[in-house]
Amino acid sequence: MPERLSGVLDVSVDNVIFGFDENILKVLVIERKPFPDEKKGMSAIPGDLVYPKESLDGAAARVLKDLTSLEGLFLKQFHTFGDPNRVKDLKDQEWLTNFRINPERRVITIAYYSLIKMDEYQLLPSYFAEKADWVDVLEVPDLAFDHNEIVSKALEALRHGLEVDQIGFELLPEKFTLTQLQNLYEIILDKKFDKRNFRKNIKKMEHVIPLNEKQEGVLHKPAQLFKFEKDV
Amino acid sequence: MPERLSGVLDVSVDNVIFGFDENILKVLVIERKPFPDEKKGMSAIPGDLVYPKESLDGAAARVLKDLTSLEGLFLKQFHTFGDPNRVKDLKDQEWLTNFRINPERRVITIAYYSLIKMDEYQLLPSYFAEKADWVDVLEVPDLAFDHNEIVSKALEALRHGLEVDQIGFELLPEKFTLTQLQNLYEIILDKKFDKRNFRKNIKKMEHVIPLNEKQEGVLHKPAQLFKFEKDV
DNA sequence: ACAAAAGTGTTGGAGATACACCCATGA
DNA sequence: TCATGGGTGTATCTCCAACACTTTTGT
Repeated sequence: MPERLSGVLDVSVDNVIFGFDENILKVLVIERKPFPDEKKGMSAIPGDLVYPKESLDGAAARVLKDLTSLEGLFLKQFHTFGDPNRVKDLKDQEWLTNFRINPERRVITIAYYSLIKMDEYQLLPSYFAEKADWVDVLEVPDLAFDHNEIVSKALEALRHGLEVDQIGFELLPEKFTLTQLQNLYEIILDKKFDKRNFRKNIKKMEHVIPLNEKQEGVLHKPAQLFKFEKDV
Repeated sequence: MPERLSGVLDVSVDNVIFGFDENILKVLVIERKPFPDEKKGMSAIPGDLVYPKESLDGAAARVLKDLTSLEGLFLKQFHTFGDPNRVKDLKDQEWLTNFRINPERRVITIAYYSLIKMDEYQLLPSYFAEKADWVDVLEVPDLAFDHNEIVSKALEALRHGLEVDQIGFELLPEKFTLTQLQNLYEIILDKKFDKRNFRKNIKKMEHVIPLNEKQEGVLHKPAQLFKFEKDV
């Protein structure tokens, strides 16, 4: 029988953070602090090792808060990645050598995705990220470890959540127009909707509430604003 | 900053194994080997620590094979459980003390569910299970750790898979009748279907293929048999 | 001939889809 | 007054739900 794994691996959480801005679905990518001989830190998804007394959801929320200073955001575990060869790239190995106590140790990571309203926060530098950038989800660069795979599975999970759990409002500002909402659906699901039919469906949703306010400063007929009310 | 978790936890997989028999959805529950002062081993879901070089899917498949000697079964990761207080029951702590090298160590577990055709296999005693039993999913006894929660989440995942991915055939014999199939859907989804409408829907599925065979030995009109063909 | 489950079509209603024009605003 | 996106209703079609009787076999 092969030796059992006992205390020879690390557990992390990684967090694919989605934002929606000007009709582009974006993902938050951090640039890791470079190790001494490295010119430029590699890009990655934010994540960290789990603390000894911390729940997994708690660790994911902490990573999110360190980076955005926001709490209470939508956060969902969607898959755990634990391939024994997750770290095959040489640069990743070097980085681990510089920043982890046990760099050779196998790491499994529990992946979450979260949704943030991009107008509501400022990115912060955090102790694990040199800087953070939003990138178009269709143009994600090469990322560390298996993070590209994680992003693509997160996107699938997001699509699913949008269709079945109507989580799209988490990505919009407090007050939004129906056109913004429709754009969000079209971009995430990569599908066109008929404007009139789309609006008919939205008007069936009881938790989408029209406000007595209109857009301002636009050079066309201003749109009615709506808000999303949880727990009707 | 709290100390980071590095090598102070274990990772396991747990596997909720579903079978379908005579119109009952069953779950495989093992009785753990009792520790020295214990009369009767506690019941649990099969699982094991992950080996150092083994993928997570591989570990789940291994647990399944040890118990059933079957390979290639349907197997799906559905959630990772990592509450720091997963092991709160005294008996669970004692059991760990007797069977784990580092019993006090926090364990996170990646949960899978799998589907087996109950007529195709024999349960085997395995090194981690004194014996294994099928229990009605509606009458699952108290299980070790957080295994009751794991079973109930597995059932949700199964329902979802049945509705969206048509995985139900994995639970039926190679040759089955439409009534068996309908029973399976009704029991898992806890919902009644109209016989004619149900059959209309099934006949739209290209991978459900009628055979030139009928039931035998039944004391009523024998039903047409069908098979399920993957990858049409 | 009887008991038991198998097998089979039609209709009405709800919900989805397709489609085109007028409106309010700022420049 | 023009350019820009906002906003609205109806006809058709497709899909789903409801519903009951005849058939085949073994005893």
